[in-house]
Amino acid sequence: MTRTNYCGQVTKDNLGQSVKLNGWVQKRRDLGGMIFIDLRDTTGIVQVVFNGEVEKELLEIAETLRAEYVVEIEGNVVERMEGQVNANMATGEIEIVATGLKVINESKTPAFEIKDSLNVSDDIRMKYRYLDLRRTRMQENMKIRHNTKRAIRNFLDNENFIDIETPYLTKSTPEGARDYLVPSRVHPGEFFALPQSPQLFKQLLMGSGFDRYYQIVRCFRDEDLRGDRQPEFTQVDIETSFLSEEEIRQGTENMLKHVVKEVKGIEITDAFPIIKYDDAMEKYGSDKPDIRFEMYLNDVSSIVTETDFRVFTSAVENGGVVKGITVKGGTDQFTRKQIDGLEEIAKTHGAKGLAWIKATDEGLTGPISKFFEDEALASNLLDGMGAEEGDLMLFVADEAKVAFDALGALRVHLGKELELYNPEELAFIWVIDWPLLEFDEEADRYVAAHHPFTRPKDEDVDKLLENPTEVYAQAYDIVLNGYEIGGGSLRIHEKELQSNMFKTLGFTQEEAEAQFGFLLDAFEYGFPPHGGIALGLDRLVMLLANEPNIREVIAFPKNGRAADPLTNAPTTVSADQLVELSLSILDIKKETEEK
RNA sequence: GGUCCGGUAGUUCAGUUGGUUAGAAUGCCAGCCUGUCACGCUGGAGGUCGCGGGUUCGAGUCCCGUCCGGAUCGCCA
Repeated sequence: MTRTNYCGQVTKDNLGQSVKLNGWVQKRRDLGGMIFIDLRDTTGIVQVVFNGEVEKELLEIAETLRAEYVVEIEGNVVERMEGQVNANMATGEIEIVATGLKVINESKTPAFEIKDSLNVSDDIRMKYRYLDLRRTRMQENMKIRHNTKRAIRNFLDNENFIDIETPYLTKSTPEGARDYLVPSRVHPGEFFALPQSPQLFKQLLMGSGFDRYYQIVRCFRDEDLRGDRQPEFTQVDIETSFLSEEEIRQGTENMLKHVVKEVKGIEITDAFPIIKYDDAMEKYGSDKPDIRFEMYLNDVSSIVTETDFRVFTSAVENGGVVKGITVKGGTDQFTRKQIDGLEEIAKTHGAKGLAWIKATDEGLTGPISKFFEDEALASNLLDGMGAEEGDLMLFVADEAKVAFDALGALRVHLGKELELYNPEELAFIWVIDWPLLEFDEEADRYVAAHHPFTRPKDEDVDKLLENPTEVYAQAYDIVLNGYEIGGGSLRIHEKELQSNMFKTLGFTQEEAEAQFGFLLDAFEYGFPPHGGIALGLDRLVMLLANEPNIREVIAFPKNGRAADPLTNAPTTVSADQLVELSLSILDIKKETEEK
């Protein structure tokens, strides 16, 4: 006889039946003459009873059970008597009275208990990831991930997209993130790069006439990690031909609504709000605004220039701005010491300091309130900040970018700390009209805000060579709860425009040819207008699962130092392997010391 | 790469001004227990205080170095 039922799916419908279950011992409660076992499999937990009066020999075997033993149990499904029902358990109204027990495999005591309310370091969890994944929460997360992928596939399938695989062994490009390199044995001294995204291949597929492509694909970036960044991550990669920016956004929006409905059972009927990049920066201090709460940034530059406060006036004189956020009711919530803590956050984002004023029943207070003694001025400030009695106002005076960054970061910090939003809410927003380029001071050249294949706004094409920073792009990001979960654009499909783009980015003609000649060539053979989007699957699933970190929705993630504590990868390789690849390892540290 | 925080029992942590035998909870082991579901009661085992060096009569505690973990900034077209 094989397994008849899954643990979590035994219900009152099975009353009186004889069942056979497989699973892991979650917990043994030994009462002497009788023993209770919580039996767990991927569907849930059911209670098994061993009664010494009925089955004495079974009880003796049950006494030897320990946590995480794998067992086979035969028994009868019975209704629990009144007072014995466990309302916290899905199967709490029934239990299995054991008539048979077989230990299939024993288990050492795990380093941590297999339970959801776990308090153990990520390091230990990852070393024993196979145990960690046994926990209900992790099982659920993997199922949410699966359901998300299925919903995406189903949706795109219905919209006539086709899934095409692109190479993992591909060409290294100097632009953008650092590549993971793979040495070629056949070509000594030469390297493949693992793709940061299938960007160029999916564009070429449009040139091949496939019209609608998608791929749920692994991508690789050799950069430092974050809670929402892993060196390998999964992207929902989409590309279409002949569609407008609006049509692509609408299709993506429909897909995300379908996913949210399938995975969370939530129907989003309203259109996702749309905000221009410049407005997002002005209003939220961020290009990925969390719109679940207000606390907008206010520009008070014109008001504060009326004061004698040098920090404010000189910032504006030097072409900067004075911006502020208002913390509703913050007067009582924040001590001076706590405000110092907020200032530290502002400083890590480049601000030189954080000025503050409290609006109290005795008027404005705080170290800089003396500059606002004039009643009309104080009133203007309150108006400009949308503040009233009881509110705390925080200001940063600096160049616009610094003020945005610092206050944007403070806003996010305060929103979380003060619980200004419902953590269950899913708030999507489109950020559109991105600048095409940014000037990188360090590299002393223009760099692409998205990537070098992004299409400029038609009306800005003429400015590409003369005034690059004034050019806007036909690009869009989709943001969810303050996380960038995807970005896309219309692409360039003409050789001349693409060449001008490379020129603006500082490529010589030769460099452009060497790196991207195949794309420029392809553009000369009847290339269609096209565009698409790439969504970060890990981040999307993280938010759908309401997890704080993408590691919680990846089965085998890397740790903060881009290593895997489970397998100990990466490791050194044998000298033979290196010889085969024509590689030698430089001991850079040693060489530096020798010099 | 920078800055900050941490590393003490299997796990999560406490450990005062440097001072006798390094504690708690939980887990683990043993005994008792027939309605538990955080079972209960009694007892027990369990420590290279990350590692190396230094100061000191004496270091878990102070100093230096180093390794590891975490947060954050840079970085992530």
